[in-house]
Amino acid sequence: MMNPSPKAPLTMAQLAAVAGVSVATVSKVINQRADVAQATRERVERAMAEQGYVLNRAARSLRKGRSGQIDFLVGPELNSYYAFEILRGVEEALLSTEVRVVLASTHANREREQLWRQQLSDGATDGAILVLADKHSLYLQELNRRHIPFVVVDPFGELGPDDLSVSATNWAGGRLATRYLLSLGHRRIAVIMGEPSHPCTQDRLAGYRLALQEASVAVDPALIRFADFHGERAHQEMLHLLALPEPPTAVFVGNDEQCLGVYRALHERGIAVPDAMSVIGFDNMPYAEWVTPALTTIRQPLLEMGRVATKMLLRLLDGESVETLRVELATPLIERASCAPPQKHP
Amino acid sequence: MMNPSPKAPLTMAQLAAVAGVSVATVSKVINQRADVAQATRERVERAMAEQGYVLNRAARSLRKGRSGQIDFLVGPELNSYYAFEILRGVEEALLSTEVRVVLASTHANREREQLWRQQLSDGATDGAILVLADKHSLYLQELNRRHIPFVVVDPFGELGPDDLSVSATNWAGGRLATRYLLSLGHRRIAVIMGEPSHPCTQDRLAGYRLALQEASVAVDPALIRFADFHGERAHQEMLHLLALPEPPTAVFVGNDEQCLGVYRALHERGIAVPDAMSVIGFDNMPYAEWVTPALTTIRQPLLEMGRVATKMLLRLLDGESVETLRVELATPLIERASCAPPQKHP
DNA sequence: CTGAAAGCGCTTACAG
DNA sequence: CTGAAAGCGCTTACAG
Repeated sequence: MMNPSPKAPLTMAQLAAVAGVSVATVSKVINQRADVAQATRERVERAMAEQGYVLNRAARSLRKGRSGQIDFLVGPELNSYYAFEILRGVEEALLSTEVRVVLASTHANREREQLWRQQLSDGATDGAILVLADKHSLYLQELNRRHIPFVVVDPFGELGPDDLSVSATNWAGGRLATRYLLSLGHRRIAVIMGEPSHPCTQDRLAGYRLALQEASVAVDPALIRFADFHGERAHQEMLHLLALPEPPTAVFVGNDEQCLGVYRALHERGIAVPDAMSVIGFDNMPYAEWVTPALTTIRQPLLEMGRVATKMLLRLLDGESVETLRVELATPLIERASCAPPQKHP
Repeated sequence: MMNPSPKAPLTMAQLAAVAGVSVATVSKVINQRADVAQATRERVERAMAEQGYVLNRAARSLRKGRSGQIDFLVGPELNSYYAFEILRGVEEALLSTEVRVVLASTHANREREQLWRQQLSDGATDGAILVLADKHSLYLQELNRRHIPFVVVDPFGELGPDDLSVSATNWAGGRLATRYLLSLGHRRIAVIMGEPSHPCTQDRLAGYRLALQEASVAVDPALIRFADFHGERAHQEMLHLLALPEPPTAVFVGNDEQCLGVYRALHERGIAVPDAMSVIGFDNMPYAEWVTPALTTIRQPLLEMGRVATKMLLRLLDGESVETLRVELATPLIERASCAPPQKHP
């Protein structure tokens, strides 16, 4: 009688009985069909609210052939901060829907990936967000085979001609960083990039080259170094750059984590940042603001990338079309304290 | 004929036809029931492998009244690195099962939390991992009402007497950090803790007090400072400590992020780490190794916390009992370069 | 506008 | 040991 939220959820049949209608009618109300009298609709809605009725997902899913769930799959090498920021964005886009995200990271595990590919036919996945995948990724191929829509965030390599993706404007970011250093008066600007195979590396480097070219500064191959996305290798590469006959006065670095390795190398050699060396990173990790000196960097809009990718996916799931296959989100410059004009030679 | 993985997944009825048995028999094989002849079992298994048969989740879920899914719910204020490390642990524990994790973070959003509580009766959630919850959390109460099992990771406050939780040994970690500083010869050891309301703060502080007491060092209330878990406030508090008539020679800090604020304050005052001030953090974030000087810290086993919590949850879901209600995982000392014996006074 | 009926793909007593 | 049948909670033609 006064049991607004009973322990055992009501079934639709029970709810129908309470409202004095048939299950078909309840279903129509819930599915917003037009062929229900206004008065009936209201009665059903009142009953639903009073009883705290919630639709059983499994039943709907079985009947509709849709699970109302999407998978979130990250390449295993991805750092946790990255992954969760993107995931927050996914969740944000899902806030106004009834779609849920299932985490299905592959854990660098072949077997697991195999399992996941199989599971794809269990009907629990309507679509997927893939982080760091390319057209050679097995699960991406499987999604294609099964005609399950997906969007790739920050593709790790080439995609198929019809595959959707969302990434940062790596090219523009590279150009922006380099222009900024040029604007401060630097002419010998080095880069220490991340994994050479990752497209973001190629793109940022292209932006760097273009900026130099636009400023009529010759590109010196000796100033272009590749590493991975971690501190160690960046540290080595910075030491290498400092040992050059004519060392740079500024470095554009592949990501913020690498900047910590660069800072260390400079500290070891007694070179002050930003007075004797300007450093600019990429990402804008939470600690970038708090390292000393505070790191000037290019912001990578991770949360937004997740959000936009998910909105695209939702459109696909609704059978709508998506205008832009490849979306790139802006990468603004975050000016802090690690860049300054080059020192005048004494 | 030679179609080992058709686009449209087979139904069990189709598979049964291929194998020349009834659906009931196929189901029995899949559910590992004993009452199937060995030869029949093998025939069915062969057919499943050949056809790449995968069970439909919705159908099983509807029939069994279990979804095979758990929810992962994080307090909105949680930093992304934390959250995903725990989530990786969850996933690791799920690797050998068919259970999937659904992300259901509440996003600091009242409405969303309300929605989530409702959804709890849609049958899609068999259990939950809650990060940073306490007995006042609405969803925790809802889980209890519905008798849906859950485990809390890093509880934010008190829990009910029967609620399960997994956390780090904050108390032992606090003692370990303090003992380490004592062993280096420090006697004026300050603490800059995180949120005073968080249990981990209380526990670490208790460990600190005990260590001092064990070493017969008087606790000086002026050396105990509270902040939040970020750089800014820690920076302020460090400046405050430095302005004391008799400043500390070492600080034990609430987490690594705060340490960056502390480093900054010390840098601003020209105080060298570790020569003139020892700093020890908590967490062991990825950057701890690469800040300069490399940060000595107490490791918080986030991934393991997620893994252990999930294993406990899986036991509950299997109807087994769990011996230990409150699990605490070890917090080892990671020695790096930010601590040293105190300077001799000139 | 309303509702009886079939059926989504499974599992589980139950009869044989 | 095997399988026919009922039913989990919904949605959707379809008849009225």
